[in-house]
Amino acid sequence: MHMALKFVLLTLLDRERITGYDIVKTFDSAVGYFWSASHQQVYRELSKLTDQGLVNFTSVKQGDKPDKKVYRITRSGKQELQDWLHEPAKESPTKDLLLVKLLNLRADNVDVLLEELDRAIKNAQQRASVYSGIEKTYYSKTQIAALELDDLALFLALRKGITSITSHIDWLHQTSAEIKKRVANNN
Amino acid sequence: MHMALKFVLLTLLDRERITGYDIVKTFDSAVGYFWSASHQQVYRELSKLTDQGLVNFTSVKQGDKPDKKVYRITRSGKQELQDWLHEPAKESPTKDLLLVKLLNLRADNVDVLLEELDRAIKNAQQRASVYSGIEKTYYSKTQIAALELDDLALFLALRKGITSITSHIDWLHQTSAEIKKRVANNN
DNA sequence: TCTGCCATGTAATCTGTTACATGATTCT
DNA sequence: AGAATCATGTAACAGATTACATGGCAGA
Repeated sequence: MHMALKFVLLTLLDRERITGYDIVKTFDSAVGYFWSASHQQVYRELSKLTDQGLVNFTSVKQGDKPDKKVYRITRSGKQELQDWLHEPAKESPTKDLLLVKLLNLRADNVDVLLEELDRAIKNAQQRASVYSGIEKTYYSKTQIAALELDDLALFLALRKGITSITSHIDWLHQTSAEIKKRVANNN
Repeated sequence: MHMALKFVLLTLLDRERITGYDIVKTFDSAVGYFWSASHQQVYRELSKLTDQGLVNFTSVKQGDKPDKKVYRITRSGKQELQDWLHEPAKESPTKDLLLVKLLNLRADNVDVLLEELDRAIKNAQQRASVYSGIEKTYYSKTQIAALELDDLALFLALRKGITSITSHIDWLHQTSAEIKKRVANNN
């Protein structure tokens, strides 16, 4: 997870010129299913990257609205990004608080945990339907073969979101069912 | 992710009395597929929890080896844990650096990314075989129905590890194949 | 009028990582 | 002789989260 945001920003800036504000908005939509960060983090990181000469910006006056800082990647920014791509990624350990909660499974809090699982199922299903909505509207079967490479990457990321949320939902159903079965038998 | 380690430790201490050292070891094995932390974090957090009266410890002399601090949860620790279980968990956003790398997909670095995907496939397969090894040795089909509730939780956590790594591997194969297809067609 | 959007920022705090440190014992 | 294990800790730094802050404009 080290230096992660730095390379996320360089990656986005290598695709297009964009403001910090718009990067944060991206995290709420397209890029959101594999990365996100708060505006504080983004602004802080962008000024650090500017100091290091990896990005720079032009202030754009807009009359009514406050000035924009439109960022772009520099040549040495591109170089650092390329170097990073060539380093093998070390995999970061999983951290799942829902499983920690599950470890507290005892007769006296089965109910709370089942509620938590139900909530998780609802959230996951909602997210799943958002994803498949995007898949249908943006990428119909016939278009996929015609996608440009960088759009293909976005599509594959979406597919990742869909497959992992689907298997998550499966697991949630199975564990909920398993726990309910126990409770029923021990009455 | 806020205050997460605190509740991980309280959860573990609610199951059994244990030293900081052994908690760290647990992160390398059983609990490892849904949480981990370094010994520095664990020791820092344990002394903080001691100050707050949520846990306490007894020093155990061992003659040859250094003294142990065997921790146990206090009544107010149990209370805080229970309160936490009753709060609905907010889901933490996904962060996946591999997808960030993929976003850099362009003709000139297809090769690097395919290598990265291959590496990811190998790692994932290795982890998958570890998990299914555990499943086979610890939980044979006939035993599952007979598991105690708290052992059941560990089993369900393992199932989560297995289903998510399996779908991850599926996706890795699909995307690798898709990218290779493009490269082949554009020659 | 109040909420939300546009667009940026600072400050305080908490969490996580890396490096350094001790000191005896057991295994190779 | 050298490495690994047992068992604990400090210090410095990097990363993430939360709260606080500005100030105009658009729409309900």
